[in-house]
Amino acid sequence: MKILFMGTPEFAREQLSALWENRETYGWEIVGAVSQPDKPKGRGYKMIPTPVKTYAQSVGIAVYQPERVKDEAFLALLAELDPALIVVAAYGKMLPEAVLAYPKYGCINVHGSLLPAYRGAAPIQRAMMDGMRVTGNTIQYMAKGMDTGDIISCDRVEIGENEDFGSLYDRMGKSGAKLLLKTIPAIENGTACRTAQDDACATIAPKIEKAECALDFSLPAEALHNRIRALSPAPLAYTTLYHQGTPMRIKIAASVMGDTADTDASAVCGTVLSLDAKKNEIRVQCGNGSTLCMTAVVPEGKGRMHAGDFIRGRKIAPGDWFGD
RNA sequence: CGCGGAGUAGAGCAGCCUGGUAGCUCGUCGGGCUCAUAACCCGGAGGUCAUGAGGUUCAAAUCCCAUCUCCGCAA
Repeated sequence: MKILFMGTPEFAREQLSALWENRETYGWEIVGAVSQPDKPKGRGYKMIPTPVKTYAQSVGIAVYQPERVKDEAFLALLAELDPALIVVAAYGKMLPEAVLAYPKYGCINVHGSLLPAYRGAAPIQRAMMDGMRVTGNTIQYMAKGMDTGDIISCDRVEIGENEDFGSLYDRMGKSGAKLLLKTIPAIENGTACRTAQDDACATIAPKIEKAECALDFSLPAEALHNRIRALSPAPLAYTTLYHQGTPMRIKIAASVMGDTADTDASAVCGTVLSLDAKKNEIRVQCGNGSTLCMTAVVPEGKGRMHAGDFIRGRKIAPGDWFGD
């Protein structure tokens, strides 16, 4: 069976490599990998290839990076490659109906949430930010709307209490790939299920905005903790640290819930209550009488470091405070 | 050439402006105290100060030049 893959980031690369490595077992022919065009990004506006492109090239899969998938040129490419199935994972563009209708077995999509929850661009981060304990991948037949297609299969992935997005993202990608390997044969031999989504239960997971990365210490520690780990290792939650009155922009890479018994009711939210370089903790007053221990930070111009190192090097002390 | 920060001991930092003994908080090693300890006391090892047989100087971590690497912002 001819399969065309479409995807862009690391999550998608995980799916593609699973397809590639098992192509002989299942008799698949990967006819191409479609990925977003390279764009000047990062420091100095260097062109950064997408993970899917890098992988595809390394194993010799043809790479296509159309600016638009809605024009004739892309349909012509489809006709040329003639895939029986299109597998999409975090491609980053909506596909027109003409494309969805082309393959014999349809277009399927690996989505990083248990649909109909968290439809959209950032399902994994949003689930973590909401403090969910369980999420999963869903494979759906793509439909016109955003992640509204009929469900074929899904898996279940538990979210650790102190796990961060990077770790969960990695596990989700691998789990999704396993699911994909089970699902495609079922589609091919006609035993796949097809269940419509209940739109009434749908929720949206929009992409992460910059403004959401700012920490508001009047929130309860749990909300802050969920936000910090959902944004780690990128783009990272940030705040301002006032050290001896001098402001310094700082990102928070990791945290754990603090001891609630030992809070200072009179302390303003954001105040550093105590530090322990050995335990690697900067304990901060948060809303509702809760406290949060920051365990890893990224000071401006520096890389990620343990809170203990930061305390030792910068001589952070109780009375310093976080806020804006 | 988008803007900016940074490279000093295993980690995190200071010193640089106003050149002249390599410093701080830890870690590590050895010893001591203690029922005991991540606590405390004493002692030690560990650094071509990113690179350049560069420039200036009697003398460069420090001033000047070039290169490399890392990072933040902006996209």
